[in-house]
Amino acid sequence: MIDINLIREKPELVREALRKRQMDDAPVDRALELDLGRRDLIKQVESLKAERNAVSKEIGKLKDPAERQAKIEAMREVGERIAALDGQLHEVEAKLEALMAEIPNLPEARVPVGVDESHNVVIKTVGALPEFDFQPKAHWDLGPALGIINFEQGVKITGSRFYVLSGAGARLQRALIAWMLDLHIRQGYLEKYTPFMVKEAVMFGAGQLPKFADNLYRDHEEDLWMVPTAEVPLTGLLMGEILDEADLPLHYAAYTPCFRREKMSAGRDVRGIKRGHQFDKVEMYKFCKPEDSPAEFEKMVADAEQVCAELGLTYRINQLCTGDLGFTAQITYDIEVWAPGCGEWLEVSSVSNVGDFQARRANVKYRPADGSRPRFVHTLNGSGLGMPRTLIAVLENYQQADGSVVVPEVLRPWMGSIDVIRSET
RNA sequence: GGAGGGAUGGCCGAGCGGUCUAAGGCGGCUGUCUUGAAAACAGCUGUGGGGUCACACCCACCGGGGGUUCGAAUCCCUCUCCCUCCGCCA
Repeated sequence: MIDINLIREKPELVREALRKRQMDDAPVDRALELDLGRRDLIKQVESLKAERNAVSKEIGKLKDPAERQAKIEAMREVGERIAALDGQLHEVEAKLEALMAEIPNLPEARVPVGVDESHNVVIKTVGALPEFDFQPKAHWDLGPALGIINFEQGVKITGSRFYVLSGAGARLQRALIAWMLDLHIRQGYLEKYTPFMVKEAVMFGAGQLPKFADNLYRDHEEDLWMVPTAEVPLTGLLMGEILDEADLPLHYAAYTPCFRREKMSAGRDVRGIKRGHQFDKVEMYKFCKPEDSPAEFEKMVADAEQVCAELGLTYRINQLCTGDLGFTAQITYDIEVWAPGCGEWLEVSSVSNVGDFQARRANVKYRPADGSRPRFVHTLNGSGLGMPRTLIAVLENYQQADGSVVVPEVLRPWMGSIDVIRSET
């Protein structure tokens, strides 16, 4: 949620920001109009309430029955006017709130302006594209050949786009998750294990609702929504709280499965495990003071890079342009790793500074040490990393001519005696 | 799933239709005293909204929502959560 006061005071700035996102700026006019109506109604209804409060207090003290009765009747009338105006006010507020809830975050000034992903900017590439003296296979060939990815079983028990990991494949993914979490702990994050289902209010707070309801799975009978990313429950942890300045920053890391209903086009990303309705991810998340968020952002990007680097993967950082930014983000860097088998850069991480956008929705504040009034915190999130794609990259980069896969050094503590994944393992 | 009991400020806890402007205690802040500290004493100590150049002032909030009433922390309905007991369960 952006600040209604910002729209009121600097409407042009908001208009410009929305245009950069390829959006119509009509919501600005509508918000201004509703805000004006809202304040007008508040003035009316509150002055009536002040009158009623004062007179009701008098009534309590009045002895003369006639005088008392006259005032009661007068106030009954005032009460009716209050009820009518309150009704109008609620209506206007609901409209304004609904409108504000669908306005995306404003891009930072330094974000490159662009229409769509074709205008994203590669900031740096680390490592060289690996060379093979044989034709590297894609994971959808490697995995089944090694018996570690089974597409048929996933389809059998759940449906299209689901798969089963087996043996060393399942173990390799578990190793990645455990190793990543341990790395983030060393980087200063506190590990969290959260519910994988949350209430609607938490989905709203994290910015998933109401706009992206189509992409979420939910329980039909209860107010339970399956998380599309750990960012959601982590945002919710501090919902409605006022922290002390000394508590900040808070750095959290969490592993969760992620559930996304997104409708996927038939021709795109259909092969392999790159995109599914369920995937695992290790997430980094921060709550910090507003003035600290730019530095925290750079640090989080570096933390995600370290994961790629220690895995020995070639990666690049891609800055999203204004037209490609997510709903809640004011700046985002995607990290992509090279997958030599399928021959493409795979997005394994997306790191965003959300500013106070989620903090406003979830109402997370902190009280400055000088005792001044509470301010919204800033939040940041970043994958560290997304699982199936990291798994793809490991399999495709570490494959050998005979179809076996060498286990990266850092993962070996979790792989038992398996240093090389072969078809018989 | 069944039966009962609860939810009040940062914390504990009173209040059960008008003087609640929410008692009292604890904690915190400021001041007096002190070389300093402690103790004692005095004052202050929530959030959001409206309003104002800034004040003043006004409105709302006693778990959430709705209702009754001139007036609700207090009465009614409903939801959520917590506790106790029974049942079921990894």
